[in-house]
Amino acid sequence: MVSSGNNYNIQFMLYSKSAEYAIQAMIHLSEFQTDKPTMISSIAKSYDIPYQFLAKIVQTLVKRRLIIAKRGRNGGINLGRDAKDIYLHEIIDAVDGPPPEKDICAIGLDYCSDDAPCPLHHKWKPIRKNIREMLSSENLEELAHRVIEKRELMNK
Amino acid sequence: MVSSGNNYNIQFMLYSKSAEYAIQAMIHLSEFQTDKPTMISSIAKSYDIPYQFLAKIVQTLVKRRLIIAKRGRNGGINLGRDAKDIYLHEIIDAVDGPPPEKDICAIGLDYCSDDAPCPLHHKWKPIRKNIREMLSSENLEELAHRVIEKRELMNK
DNA sequence: GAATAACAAGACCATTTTATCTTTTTATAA
DNA sequence: TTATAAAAAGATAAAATGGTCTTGTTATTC
Repeated sequence: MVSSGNNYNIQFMLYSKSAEYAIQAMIHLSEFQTDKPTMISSIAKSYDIPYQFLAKIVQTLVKRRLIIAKRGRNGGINLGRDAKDIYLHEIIDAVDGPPPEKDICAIGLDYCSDDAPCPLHHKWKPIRKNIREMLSSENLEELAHRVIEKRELMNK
Repeated sequence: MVSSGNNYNIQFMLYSKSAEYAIQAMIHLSEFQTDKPTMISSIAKSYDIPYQFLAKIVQTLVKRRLIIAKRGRNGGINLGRDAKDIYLHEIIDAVDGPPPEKDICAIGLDYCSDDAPCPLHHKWKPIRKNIREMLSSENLEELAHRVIEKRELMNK
C-alpha cells in the first residue's frame, strides 16, 4: 500500500460511511414504524453507530425532509413520508451529495465518453447502469419487509 | 452533505485515487513500451498526476515487481513483466491492499451472507461479481491496445 | 414553572488519504 | 572523477472523512 495504513475496505465502495449509516437508520425506522417517534440513540445502539455522528447525519436527512424530528421529552424521529415512496438513491444523494453531472470514468480519464471511450468503458458502463438501477428501484418498504422476513425466518 | 465539503465523487468508487494513478501509469508503460525506460516525471505530466505522489505509488509497484525501476541518468521505469500477464486487479491490490476476506455487504451489515442476506444482497451480489470479473479479465496489453486504437481513430 | 429528556448546532479533534518538500542513493555521461 | 539526472526515502503538510464535546433549544411531565 502507498500510505502507511489503510482500512482494506476501499474496493467497490458505493457510498460513504455516513450514507451507509443513514440507510441503516432509515431501514430501521421503516421496520419499526409507529405513531410515536424513535430515539436516535436507540438506533445508534442497534447498529453500533456513534450516537453524535448519527445525530449529525439525521440533521441532514431532516433538512432534506426524509426524516421528521420531534424535540423534547418523548421526542425522536420518524420517516418524512411513506416508506414505499423513499428510494435508496435519495438517501445517498442527501448525504453524499448529488452524483456528478458527467459519468465518472472507470480509470479516471476526463475525456472518456461513448464516442471516445476509455479502454474499460464498454464493460464498466452497463455495470454502472445496474448499480444505478439497483439504487433507484429499491424503496424502504421493500427493504424493511425483507429484513422482517429474514428475522422471522431466523427465529423459527 | 454531512461534513462541510466533499468532492461529489464518492459514489461508485472502485478503488482509491492512488490505484487510479497506478493504472494510468501502467497503461502508459504498456502503450509506449521500448527497451529504454520511461521517466516517472513524463508519465506524471501526461496524466496530470503530481510527480512526487506518482513516484511514491511507483515505489510500491516496484516492491510488488509490477514495475522495474532503473536509477540514475537515463533511468526510468518499465513494466515488471509482459503486459499481457498483468491484470487490473493486481495493480489495484498492490496499491489499495488486498480485498477483504469476507465480501463487503452493500449496506454495511456484518451479518450479511447468502443464508442471512441483507435486503440488498441478491441484487448486489451479481453486480459485485461482474466488477470482479471485469477487473480480473482485463490485462494491460488489451487495455493499451484499445487506447492506441482510439488514438488512431481520433487522428484520422 | 422547574426538572428533565430529547433533538440542534457549532466548534473541535482524529484518522485516512492525497500531496509536497528535502535529502539521499545510484547510475550515466562527459 | 566529477557533474548530472534519475529513482528512493523520509518528513511534513493539506484536504477529506469520520467522530467527539459542549452548549443550545424545545417539548413534556410533574
